[in-house]
Amino acid sequence: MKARYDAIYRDIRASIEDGTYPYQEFLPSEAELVQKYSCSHNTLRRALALLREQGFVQPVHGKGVRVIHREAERTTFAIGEIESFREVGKRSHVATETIVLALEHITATPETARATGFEEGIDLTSVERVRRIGGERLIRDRNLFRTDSVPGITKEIAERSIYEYIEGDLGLRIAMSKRTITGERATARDREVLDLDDVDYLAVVSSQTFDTQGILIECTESRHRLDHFCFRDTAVRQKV
Amino acid sequence: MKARYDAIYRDIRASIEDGTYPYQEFLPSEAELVQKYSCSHNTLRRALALLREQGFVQPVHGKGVRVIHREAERTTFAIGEIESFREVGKRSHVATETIVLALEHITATPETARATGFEEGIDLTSVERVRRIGGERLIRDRNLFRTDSVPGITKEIAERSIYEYIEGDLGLRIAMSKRTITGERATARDREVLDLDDVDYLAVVSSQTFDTQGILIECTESRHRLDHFCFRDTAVRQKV
DNA sequence: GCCGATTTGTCCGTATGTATC
DNA sequence: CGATACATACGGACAAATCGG
Repeated sequence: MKARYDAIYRDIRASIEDGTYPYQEFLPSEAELVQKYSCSHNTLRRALALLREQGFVQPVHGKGVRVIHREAERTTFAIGEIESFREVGKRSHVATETIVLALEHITATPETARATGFEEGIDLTSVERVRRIGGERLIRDRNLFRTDSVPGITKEIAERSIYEYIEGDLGLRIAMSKRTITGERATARDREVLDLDDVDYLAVVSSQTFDTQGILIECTESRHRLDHFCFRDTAVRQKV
Repeated sequence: MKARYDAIYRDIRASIEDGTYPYQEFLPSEAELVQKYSCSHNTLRRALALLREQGFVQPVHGKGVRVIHREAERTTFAIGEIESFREVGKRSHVATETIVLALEHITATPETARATGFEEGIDLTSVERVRRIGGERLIRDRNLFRTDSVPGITKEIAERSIYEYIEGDLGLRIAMSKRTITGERATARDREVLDLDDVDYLAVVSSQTFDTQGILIECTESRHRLDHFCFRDTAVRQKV
C-alpha cells in the first residue's frame, strides 16, 4: 500500500506502540503533524480516522488527540482484520496442521441459497477440515466456495492454505468478511473429529467472505473448542 | 448527529435495507449521488466509506459500488456498535431483569491497575449483576467504574441501566469500547448465580470503555451462558 | 462572563492517478 | 485509445469545543 495516509497511519501507530506517544497523553496537534509529514490537513485527518477506528486514539474536540492504546496491551490477534489460520499460526509460533476430511462438489439448493446468500443452482465446492494446534484437534471448518470464482481446489491446497491459493495462485483479492459468533452444543460429528474431552460447547464463527468485486466467494462455519478461543474487536459508539 | 455525510449514509443505507438498491447491484455513480444530495465529492465519499465499514457495500475500482447487504439479513445485533443490555432488550422485545448482587468501593491495587489500565490507587466502584432474560439467569456482569468519572451509582441505578445513568443523568458520552471474547469454564460462583443447567462453559466478553475525552471509565467482564450468545462483526482485509 | 488563541470537525472545489470497459 | 468511475491528495473556509487571560 503506497497511500500517504496509510504510511502516516502506520508511522504514528508505530510511535504509539513503542511508547514515543504514551498512553493517555495527547499527540502533537494536527498542525504540527501536517508540518512533520508535509501533507495536507485532510490527508492527516484520514490517518487519524484510521487510528481512531483501530482503537489507538480518541480525538477530543478542542483539546487534542489522546492515546488510548497501552504498550502492554499486546495484540496477539488482529483487530478488525481478517487472518487465515496459517497466518495466525505463523505469528504465534505454534505448530499447526490441517486435516482434510471431505472435498466435494454440490449444487446450491434453495435452502443453502437462503442461508448463505449464494444464488440457487450454482456449483459450490464443499470442504470439511480439522485444524490441529500443538497436537490437539481444536477447530473444525466447513467451507463452501463458489466454484466459478475459486476453481480447482485440491486436497493438497486444502491442506496447505486455501487463502494463499486464492490470493496467490488465483490472484483474487479478499476484501471483506462478515462474521457472527455464537455458542453451540457439540454435535456427535464434532465429538468424532475433534479432541473435545469433556468440553461439550463450541464457539461457532459463521462468516461470509467477499472479493474486491463484492462477489460472495465463500461461506464458512468454523467450530472452535472453547478453551482456546479468542476474538478481539473495537467498537465505536454510534452518534445519536 | 447533523453531519451531512452521516445523513447521506443513513439515507443510502435505508435504500439498501428496503431493497431500493438491491443485493449485488451497483449504486448510482458517485457523480450521480453528488448530484442527488447536492454535496461535494468528498462528503459523499465519506458516506460511502461508512457504508463500506459497516458491511453494506463493496466499492469496485473503475466499475461502481456494489451492494453486498441482503435485505433478508436482519441485523438483530448492532454491527460494530455498542449497545447496553437494556437497549438490546428493548429491540428484541424480550422481558429482561437485572439483579444486583454486590455494590462496593475498592481501591485499584497494582495488579488491577496492570490488568485493567486504571491508574493504581484510584477509587473504583465495583458492581456485580445478574441478567435475567425471559425468566432465565443468563448473564453475569462484573463492572469496575472509575468513581471520579462515574460517581453516585446506587443499587437502583444498577438495577435499571448504568449506561442510561452515565449518558443521561451524568451527561457523559461513551465514545469507544474495546472487547475481547473468549471461552471459559464456569466457576462455582457462576454456577451459584446463573441458571446453567448442564452448560459448563461460558462466553466471556471483557471490555474497556472510554469516554469522549479518552478516559478509561469502565472495565467489565460479562459472562454469558453460551446457548444464547451472539456477536456480529464486519472485518476488512488489510491492504498488504 | 467574555474574548481571543488553539485545536479538532465538517465541507467544498479542484486536480491527478488508476482501474475497467 | 477514450470514456467512465473510483481513489488519493491538496488547499481553503468556516464551525464548534476548549482553555486561559
